[in-house]
Amino acid sequence: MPSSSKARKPDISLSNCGYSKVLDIISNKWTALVIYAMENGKIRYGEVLRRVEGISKKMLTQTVRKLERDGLVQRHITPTVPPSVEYSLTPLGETLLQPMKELRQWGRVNYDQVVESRASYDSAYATDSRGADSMNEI
Amino acid sequence: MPSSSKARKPDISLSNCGYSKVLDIISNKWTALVIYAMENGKIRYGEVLRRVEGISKKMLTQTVRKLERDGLVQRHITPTVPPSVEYSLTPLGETLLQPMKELRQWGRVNYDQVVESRASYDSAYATDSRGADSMNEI
DNA sequence: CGGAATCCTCTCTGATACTG
DNA sequence: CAGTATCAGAGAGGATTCCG
Repeated sequence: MPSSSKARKPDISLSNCGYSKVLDIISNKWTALVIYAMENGKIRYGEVLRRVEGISKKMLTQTVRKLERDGLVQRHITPTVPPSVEYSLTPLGETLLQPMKELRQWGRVNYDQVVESRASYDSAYATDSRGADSMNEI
Repeated sequence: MPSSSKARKPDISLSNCGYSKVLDIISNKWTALVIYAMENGKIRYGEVLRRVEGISKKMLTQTVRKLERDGLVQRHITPTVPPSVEYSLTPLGETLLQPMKELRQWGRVNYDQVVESRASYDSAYATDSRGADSMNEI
């Protein structure tokens, strides 16, 4: 066996990392919010549009299509007039809900610390190129 | 409380969602991989560069700076010649490691199903010969 | 060794308007 | 109601070069 003290080859890569694969699925701006809108069962397109603040029809459609393609969401079409389309999580989609909730929980608990850290970092590395001591804004 | 049968106001928004906040931190392409490089303790800049396959110096610096600003990573400078810089997770960063691992685990277990789903979706909706999709694996 | 600065491309996202 | 189509802007990411 090589007992060389160095010689380490790359062992962390995008293609072998499960986390990166998940990011490929849920790192979009709206994906998580849309999934949350479905966590209590079937919900109509327009209802999601109303419940998820700020999302546009274009982005909702795009998000929901991708989730459907990935097998996380199902589409139920009722060909009435006007048409009614409902969405719900697939069993696979439900399994994703759990780890997502844990990450969400982390955010709820710790995000304030992150915000604080950013503030102190920014004041330490004072982007302020001239005011050497205090903040002489305006 | 209003017992009206409808009238639901948006209750899912980017600003109140802990998950979206976390995405703000770790949804970048390299962030997770860089964090994984540090999960066993202090590691030098160049060592991260070698271990994380495909990352450039620019992206590593950018990623690590953001993590430092967010309070998830610490920088240890040893002013030798040439300089030596080591990085490690902060206690806050370590707490993030856990939920990330669960998501990574989900990816390891379920990503194949997602890939399958994509394939069947694409063949079902086969828009002429437009397979100009994303090829991830090699 | 560990960056910073520059340039450039490509994807994501948003606004707007039209349709079955 | 549930989309589609089109255009435009912002920013993430990459390649290259230079520096203490």
